[in-house]
Amino acid sequence: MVRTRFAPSPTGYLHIGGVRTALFNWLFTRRHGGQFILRIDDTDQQRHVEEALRPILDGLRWLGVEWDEGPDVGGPYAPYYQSQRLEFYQKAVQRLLEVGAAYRDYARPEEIQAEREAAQREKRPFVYSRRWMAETAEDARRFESQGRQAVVRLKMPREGTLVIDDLIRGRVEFDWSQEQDHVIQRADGTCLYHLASVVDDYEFRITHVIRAEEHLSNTPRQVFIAQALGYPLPQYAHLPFVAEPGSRVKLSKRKLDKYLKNKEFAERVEHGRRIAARLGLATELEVFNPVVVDFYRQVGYLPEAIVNYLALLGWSLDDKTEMFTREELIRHFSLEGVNKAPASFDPQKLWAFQDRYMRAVPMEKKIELVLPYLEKVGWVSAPASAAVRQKVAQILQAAGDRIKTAGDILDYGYFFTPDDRLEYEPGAIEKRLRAPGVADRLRRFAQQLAQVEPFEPAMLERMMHDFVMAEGIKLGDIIHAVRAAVTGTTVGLGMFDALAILGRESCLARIERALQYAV
RNA sequence: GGCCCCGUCGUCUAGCCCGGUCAGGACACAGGCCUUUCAAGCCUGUAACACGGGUUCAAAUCCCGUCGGGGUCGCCA
Repeated sequence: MVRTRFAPSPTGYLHIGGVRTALFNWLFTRRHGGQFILRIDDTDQQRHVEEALRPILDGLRWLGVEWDEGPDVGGPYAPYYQSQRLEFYQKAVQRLLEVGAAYRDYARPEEIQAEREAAQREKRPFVYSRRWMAETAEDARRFESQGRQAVVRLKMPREGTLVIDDLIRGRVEFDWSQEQDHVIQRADGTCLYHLASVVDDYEFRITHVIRAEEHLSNTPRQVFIAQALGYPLPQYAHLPFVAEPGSRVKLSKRKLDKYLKNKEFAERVEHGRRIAARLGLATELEVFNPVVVDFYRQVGYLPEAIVNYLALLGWSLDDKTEMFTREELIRHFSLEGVNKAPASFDPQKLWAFQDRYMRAVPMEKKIELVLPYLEKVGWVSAPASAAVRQKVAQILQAAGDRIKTAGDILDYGYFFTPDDRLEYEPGAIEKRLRAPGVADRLRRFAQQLAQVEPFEPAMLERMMHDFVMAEGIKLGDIIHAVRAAVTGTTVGLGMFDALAILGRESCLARIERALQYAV
């Protein structure tokens, strides 16, 4: 039975690299019909864990990465919070002490630091002298009488090598002499990550530890702990990390301003912020950040698109298949298909997937996707009426693939604004209305518009063509002015669709109102 | 600095293990067509085996070295 885990710290947000790790664990597990466990690594935190955990759990669920055991769902090995598992760790520490794989150390932090610096000065690798290691009760008493407190350190081997067969990287060799006597328990009895992680992996019966590459160097000490405790070793698989756009450096939430120099990245951020600003959300990069999954949720990306993109970040099936349903991903995923080199996060490619997925969304679902956005900005009232839904459907239909994320519906505010409150973009006025002859032409056009029957796209188009012929002008000479007058913008969906959706009355009122800007 | 990992178009990648197709696909980019704007669509194009040595009739692929990038060396996780 395959059992894997994802072990986030409650940091308050779900990092894009973290989701990728979670996703690969999940895919691997589902592929093998196993169980995926969510464990919360909160040994360091005390308060606000719930609050800091929520965005992570919500984000995973939103993407459909469901866990079989863990917070909210429980499970046979509960609790799944490390902060609640201290007794397991302490028991393990006791055992390590008994078998001689760990020792009580009475060194003061500054004494260790001094040794470390001395080693550095002499350009030799740091190896702790074990001067304050208590081997007997006698030693312990002596150190304690000096007012010292004990931590527990691993008594690592100082010679020989360790070979790990990593499922992704293959055979990796480590020299024990490079390893330090890591602290596993503090003076106050609390335990540290490596110990906790190994104990839980055992207690939870984890068979495959699939995690990011930065843990590869940590593996020897974890293997040491596991072996000393007599645990069977899990299989290890170290994933390449997700790198910055156009670089090989690990993606980081804090370096966003640097990524913004990348044009494609900046475009996507700009798009997201436009929507967030309309929603009245905070748009500072600290909270609204494309390295964080919530960014995509708020902008209205589709979870399937993100999953598909993320799956291909470091994994591939073959030389051509790019579109995968969730089921296909599960069917085909394998660790052998995972690449070794880091993969740069490319928001533009994610965007391309979003585009493809959005096209495939049926109208009914698209309406559901978009309605919450319209409600949030107050353009439509909460339980949308049939008439509103009808109108939204018309807009979506006419907009077609122009609406790439659910939040893009907010570009079409002019369909919901009262005629006398329509806002005109300065550029629209400048470019399309303030041209000689526009006013008169618009007036004559309005007269025609008043009589079109039925007021539908095809008929409107015919009328427009007749108008152009009669005036002896080109289509472009009138249509841009009409667009500006009726929508207040210079871009948007097909003019005849827009007119039809707005209806005769609105169109006439808006043209009338726009005449004040025209010459 | 020690140790470990990695290195194919700008980006994601296929090919590498089992040497032999103009090194294939996708995103992005450029040009063109279409066009009422935008978006899309269609066509075309630019673009990579990090470098240097071997081995071989033949090397992205095997061997050695160099360089480059990254990770890790905590009483963080």
